[in-house]
Amino acid sequence: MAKDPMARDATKPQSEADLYVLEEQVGHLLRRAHQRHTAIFQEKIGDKQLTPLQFAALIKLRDVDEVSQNQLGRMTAMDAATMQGVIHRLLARGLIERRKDPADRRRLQLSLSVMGKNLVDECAGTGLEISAETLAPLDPEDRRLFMELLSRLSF
Amino acid sequence: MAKDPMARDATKPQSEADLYVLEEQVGHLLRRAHQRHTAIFQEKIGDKQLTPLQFAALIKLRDVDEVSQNQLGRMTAMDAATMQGVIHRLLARGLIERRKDPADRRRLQLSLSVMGKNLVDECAGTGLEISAETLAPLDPEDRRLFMELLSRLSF
DNA sequence: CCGCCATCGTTTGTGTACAAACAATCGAGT
DNA sequence: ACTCGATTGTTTGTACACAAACGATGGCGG
Repeated sequence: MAKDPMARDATKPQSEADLYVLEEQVGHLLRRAHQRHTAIFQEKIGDKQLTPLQFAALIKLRDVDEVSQNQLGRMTAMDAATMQGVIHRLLARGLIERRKDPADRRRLQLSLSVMGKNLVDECAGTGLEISAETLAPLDPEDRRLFMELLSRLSF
Repeated sequence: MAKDPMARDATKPQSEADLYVLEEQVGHLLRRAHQRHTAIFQEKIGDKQLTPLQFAALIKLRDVDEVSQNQLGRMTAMDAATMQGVIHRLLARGLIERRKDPADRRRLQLSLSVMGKNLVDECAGTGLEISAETLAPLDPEDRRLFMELLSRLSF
């Protein structure tokens, strides 16, 4: 049905356009791998409300104890607008606390609540399992290698 | 500031919770790599309106010529609800056409318009450049290897 | 001291992503 | 012929993702 009936099936493709195969593009594969990971996350994480980004924010807050919204956003690779939603949902569930920084009146300092701390302690182990299952199709040596290469594409 | 001041800095971590480092988790790296890819896409694609998913849909439509929405969704890894939005935006721009399938009255058959065909031909080359730039941090041998491993995590 | 610029948080608008429920239609099996 | 289950497209609701614009504050150089 192509304009030139010979084009699509020719041994030599007529133009570079025919070389673009969706399934062979990094972007498409990255998207699908990410989809698969979030599916695994949703399935295995105990807390049904908890999303990957919310969990990332909680983990980072555990590590650093106290930061502003924008700082936390940079640490977890979320922009300020996305942060807004994540923060509000975590606040609504009482997993984090927010208070004004007396030293800089623009800032809102974030920290884990006791409930938040407990949730992180409960879920961190599961988090490791989720990562393991995501990498399960690869044997141990390939997992290490894949993580190495993926890191270089993530800056 | 942890409950036990010795805990975080101890040579042996007290619990598996401390082993969860965000930057070392596949999910986080996949998300960041995907973010980086879409940034490259937006920067290099000529058509500012065109998104990665819309482009994927157009490419697949070029390959198969005519399919229903759900079929196209499966080919491009989008669920029916997501498809809805993508289809409507492409229809609004006149890049695709939609008509009822007389053989199955549930179905809406999709196909590229002339404008859509032209756009695909123009952009396919750029698409390859985008994929190349996404993989640019790796040397050619590692690129091949990475794609191999990534494919196995994408099903 | 003061203007300028960067940063902080916020809102709006567009575009994925998916669960869940829905009516219409098809198809297979009885 | 008829029921039942699966499939098709649709809507609603929630949650990322980011651009763009905004007011408020802070810091710095002149």
